[in-house]
Amino acid sequence: MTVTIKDVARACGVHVSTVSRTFSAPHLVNPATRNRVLAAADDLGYRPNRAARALTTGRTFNLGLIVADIANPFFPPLIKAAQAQARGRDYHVFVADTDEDPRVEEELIRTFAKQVDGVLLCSPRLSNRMIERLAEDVPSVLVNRRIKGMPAVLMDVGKGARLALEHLAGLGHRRIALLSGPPGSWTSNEMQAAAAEMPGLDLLFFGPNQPTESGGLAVAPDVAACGATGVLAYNDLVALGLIEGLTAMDVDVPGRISVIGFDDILPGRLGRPKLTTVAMPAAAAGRMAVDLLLQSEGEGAVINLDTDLIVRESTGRANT
Amino acid sequence: MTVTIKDVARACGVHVSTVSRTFSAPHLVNPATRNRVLAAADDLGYRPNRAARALTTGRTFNLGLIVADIANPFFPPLIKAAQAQARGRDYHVFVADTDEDPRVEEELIRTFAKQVDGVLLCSPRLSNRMIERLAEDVPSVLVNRRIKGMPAVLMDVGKGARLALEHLAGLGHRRIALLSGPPGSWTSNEMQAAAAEMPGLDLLFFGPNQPTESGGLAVAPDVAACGATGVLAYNDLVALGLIEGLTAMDVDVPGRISVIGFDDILPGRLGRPKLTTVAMPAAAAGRMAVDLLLQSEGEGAVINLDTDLIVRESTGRANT
DNA sequence: TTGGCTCTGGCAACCGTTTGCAAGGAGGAC
DNA sequence: GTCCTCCTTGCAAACGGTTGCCAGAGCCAA
Repeated sequence: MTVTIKDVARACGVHVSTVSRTFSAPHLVNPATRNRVLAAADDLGYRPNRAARALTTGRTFNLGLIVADIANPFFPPLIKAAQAQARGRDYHVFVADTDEDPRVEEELIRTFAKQVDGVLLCSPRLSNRMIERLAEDVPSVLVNRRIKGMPAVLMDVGKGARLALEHLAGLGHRRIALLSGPPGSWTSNEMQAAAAEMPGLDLLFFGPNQPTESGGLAVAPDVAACGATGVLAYNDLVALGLIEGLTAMDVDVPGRISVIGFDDILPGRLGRPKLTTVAMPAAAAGRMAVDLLLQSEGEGAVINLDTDLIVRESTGRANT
Repeated sequence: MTVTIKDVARACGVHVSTVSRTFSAPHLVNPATRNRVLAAADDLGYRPNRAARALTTGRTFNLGLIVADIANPFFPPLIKAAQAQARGRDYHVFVADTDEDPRVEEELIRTFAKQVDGVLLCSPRLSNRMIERLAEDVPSVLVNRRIKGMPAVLMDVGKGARLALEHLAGLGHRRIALLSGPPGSWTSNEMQAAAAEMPGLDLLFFGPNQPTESGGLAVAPDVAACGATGVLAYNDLVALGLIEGLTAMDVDVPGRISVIGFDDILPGRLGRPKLTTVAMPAAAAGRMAVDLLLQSEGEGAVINLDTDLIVRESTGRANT
């Protein structure tokens, strides 16, 4: 039924090993023979069987990509870029979703461990210790997480937070609410750390919050009540949920409260008010993470991507 | 390094075939032995090698999922649901993105053909003939595409369009613009077909359009100029882009023009004006498509999912 | 002519599992 | 006690490639 290396070999009167070499070590076969083989293979529609190849070589040419939540608009561009990059290198990528559950995350990594050549851990929620342990079983690259000794692609969340807070300060806001994300989030910690170092601000911390609109919706009453006039949210979804909640309570954004998000996802760019947010280079991160994983040299390489504040309509002058 | 079936066999003094059977045909092995094997396997951390298994059985326990654009918020919930469902049946899923390019789509299907047990073709753009031909090489299930003889999960776009147009008509709109999607889109055809049968409406067709915000942005001038007071857009992204463009031209939505989208994606639910739209059960579709693919009986089964109009803020009374 | 070198391609073992076949043992019916 | 079954397990041949090793051919220099 399916055409194998044997059929190709028979078709042009050579041994299977010659066919094999034509594909995996072309320089070892005579150009004339090689062309005959190539022609026959093309003719028969031969495609090497990846499972068989994986069995002997130990390389599957598959990658695993694990994210907390595919439905969070932050991830799709990252996934898309990673997948495209991998495809260009003849790799396929398994995408999996942990539903923000560290246990699922752990199980997923274990499942992937021996079946892929490497995994991309995007915003993992597991502990450092656990990740280090799991990474012993499979080459891993972190995205938005920093663990000593492990390769990672980071986005400069600290800078983003500083820019955001400076922007708020510049508009006259002093009392500012900081909505953190889920437990275990590196991004959330970075934001908090950066914020804590900003002088002259009166910071209020709320969290942990679900990194979704419902998370934002849920804290809206607290935020409205705390007297803050500016808010820095864990991500755009939280920011949008918050605005939703505030608006429902007749608290105008940005009239009474200014809100800044993180990620620059599509929903924030549409509708009204358009979100002021910190742009995160998700696609670039996906691309570079794949590269990092595949080149494997530069073991502990860490790439730091730039972030930028995009001012839109959800922030305005403080009117105290 | 990695622990194989052999190690487990040695560890409890049985033959490899017994270990194999413990996992793939438990009823064929004595409960006592089975337990010893299970214990040893667990102890050593044994995980069957999928590549090896695939080689002998011909089943990879992998699925392919091909979508036009991962970054279109319509797809992630579908992908997420499909992936979760597959995982529950011990399948992994390769996600791939065609970037709306039929050639990439074809190549992707060919590449997957022999490496997966089946593919999900979500809103494919290829011709019927081509899809039928490719489907000979690999079990396929269509999502949002109807081809005779092939299993499919459809969403009732016709009903959605009718509801939407009736809603507009009920608000007094008579002259209505219909923004179609990309060429090759079944959904787009269904919409048009349903619309064409609605009596008493003055329909204007615009298209094909890119199924993105830019697509909507781009037709905004034409829509504003054509005198329509109601619009049915190919999807929410187009609708949101259109609103964006109209607003920029000082055409109020829904004040002067009412807009209805399709999909009920997140961005439409946030911001202002919130989109009136036809809700599409994307997650259910992903789940059912996987089931359809895996049960494989009921060869040409077609599942028809219901759609519903969700009235929000982008539609209002016609004021002529 | 001979020895040695380089190219090329065949041979066969191996990767980790599955599975048809057969053998051995236990147990039941007679 | 014998025969027949059923249950359990071992044996070995696949599955489709890859790769180390070896041999023959062709070439060159001495």
